[in-house]
Amino acid sequence: MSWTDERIEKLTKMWEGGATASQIAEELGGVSRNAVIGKAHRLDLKARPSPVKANDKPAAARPAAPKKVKPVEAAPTPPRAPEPQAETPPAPSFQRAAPPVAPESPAPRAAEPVAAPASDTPAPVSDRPRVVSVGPGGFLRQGPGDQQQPIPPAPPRRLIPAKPSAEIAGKTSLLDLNDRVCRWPMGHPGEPDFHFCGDKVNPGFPYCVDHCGRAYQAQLPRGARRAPPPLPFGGPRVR
DNA sequence: CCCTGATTCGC
DNA sequence: GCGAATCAGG
Repeated sequence: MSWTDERIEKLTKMWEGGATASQIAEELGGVSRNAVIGKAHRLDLKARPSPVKANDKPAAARPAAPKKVKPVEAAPTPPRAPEPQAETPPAPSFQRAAPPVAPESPAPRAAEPVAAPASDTPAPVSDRPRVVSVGPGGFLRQGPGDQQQPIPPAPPRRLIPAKPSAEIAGKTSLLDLNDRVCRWPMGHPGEPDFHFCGDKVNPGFPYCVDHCGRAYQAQLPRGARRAPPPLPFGGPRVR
């Protein structure tokens, strides 16, 4: 594979968007991660947080330099002040696990404090940061002198139990299990009506008397044992 | 071990 | 210019 214009463009976009070299290589196809990194450097695309270079100790001896000695870099890095990186917008993410779906939640209207509950007294307009414009993703750009309001702590929320599905209403659910009720499963996990027997246990056993009869079998004397008949493939479901 | 980016160097 | 091999940190 060669570096066509399109491929270079894709590489550049993804690299600047924060995708890893592996992801870019996979996306482009036909190239290795190393090829992507090499190309990115040749394009002068670097300057991204490197796990290796992030920590540059000034005088840390580098004993392992069997290859060529690289020219001494710039003078000792001055203490890194919070560089104004405000101009870099939240670049599009190319992360794999980023499903861009937000199924049911209504899109928050811009220019309105999203997390402000109705009960809270809204901050006076004069106290709010002056909104200059709405940026991508709905975040609010502020004026140069404006400072981000401290985010008010989330109000305490009352947790209410999730409503059990109708199928298991009145049945013994996993959370209802204790050592006094029979934990014989009824149905199969994942089924909507999966639950547990829930009868009073046979004391000393995890199951009720009935299900103890299913769970335990008396050891028969040697002569009386019979080989169990072969089951059809898959066997019948035992309930 | 896995991952990451950086660097080197033969091609 | 290219990219495998290697290095080095997380």
